[in-house]
Amino acid sequence: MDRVKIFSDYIVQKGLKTTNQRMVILKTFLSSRSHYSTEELYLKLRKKHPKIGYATVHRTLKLLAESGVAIEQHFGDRHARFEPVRANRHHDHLVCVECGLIIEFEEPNIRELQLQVAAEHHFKINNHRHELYGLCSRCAAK
Amino acid sequence: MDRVKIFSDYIVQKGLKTTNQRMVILKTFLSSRSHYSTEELYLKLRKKHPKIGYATVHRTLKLLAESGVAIEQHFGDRHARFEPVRANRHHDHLVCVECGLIIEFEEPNIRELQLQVAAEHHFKINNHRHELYGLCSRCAAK
DNA sequence: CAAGAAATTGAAAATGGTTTTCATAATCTA
DNA sequence: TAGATTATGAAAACCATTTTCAATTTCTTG
Ligand SMILES: [Mn+2]
Ligand SMILES: [Mn+2]
Ligand SMILES: [Zn+2]
Ligand SMILES: [Zn+2]
Repeated sequence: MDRVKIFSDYIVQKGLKTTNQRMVILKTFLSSRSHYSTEELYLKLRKKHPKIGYATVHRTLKLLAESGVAIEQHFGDRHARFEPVRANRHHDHLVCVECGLIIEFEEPNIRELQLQVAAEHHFKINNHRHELYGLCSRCAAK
Repeated sequence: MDRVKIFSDYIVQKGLKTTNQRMVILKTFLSSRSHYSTEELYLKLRKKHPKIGYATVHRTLKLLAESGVAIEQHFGDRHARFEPVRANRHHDHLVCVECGLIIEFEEPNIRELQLQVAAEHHFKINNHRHELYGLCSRCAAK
């Protein structure tokens, strides 16, 4: 289903209101590269929408995550990052500690093993975090 | 090698000083259950060493991580946690989002796949984070 | 369409874990 | 043992995030 619709439906179902800010933030968020921090998205939005507030951007990103349209990620540094949930299955990340490059990867066998581990401990997985930190090829070459 | 010695050597090699606080903190850290936040360790230490400062505990934990005696972990909530590095290979974590229980697990096949993914992207792994969040068996039963 | 109730916004302040500052104390070299 | 250097503890600073609050916008009702 269209992600704008998912969000709209969530808004309605929760008794919240559809505002211009929310729609602008959602569209900008969806139409750009992933892994935005609140500040990055705020700065980008401000170019076309100078009156939008930082708090609104942050609140909306949280709301996007709540509605299932976005996922909140935490890569080492201190700020949260958000990325659109995509139709294809979950993925994990390689994070370059030198230049900040983020590479996504998908490895079904890892998913398999995670489920196996969880089963062994009678543990019910809601979500997971799996990041490999190090140097991308470019930075390693330096 | 003894972890106290590893730390002492690191201290000397860096031109730092061996202090009572550092030794007390190190020993308390090593002799207790893992995954301490700064505050938890600070509160525990204060019982026997009321004059020790929060900043010193925090600085020492950072130093322990630097020296390779401890690893800094970040599980969802906002504070860093530290655990002693153990002789046996690295391990990952199941984190119960309900009661905070942390279960450790080790899965060589996952390690294998991580290396394979890194190789595919010509990526040099320094460290990684791998946590499965959800409900432990006790909490799931409720 | 207009009015009122309820939610939202933006700016500023508050929060809270972490980090820094700085005067005093402890360590260590010579 | 003195002098140089690092460490400590209390308090302040930091800074991403969250909350507050008066003004604004949305949306339901009549
Ligand atoms: Mn991603
Ligand atoms: Mn552990
Ligand atoms: Zn890089
Ligand atoms: Zn539990």
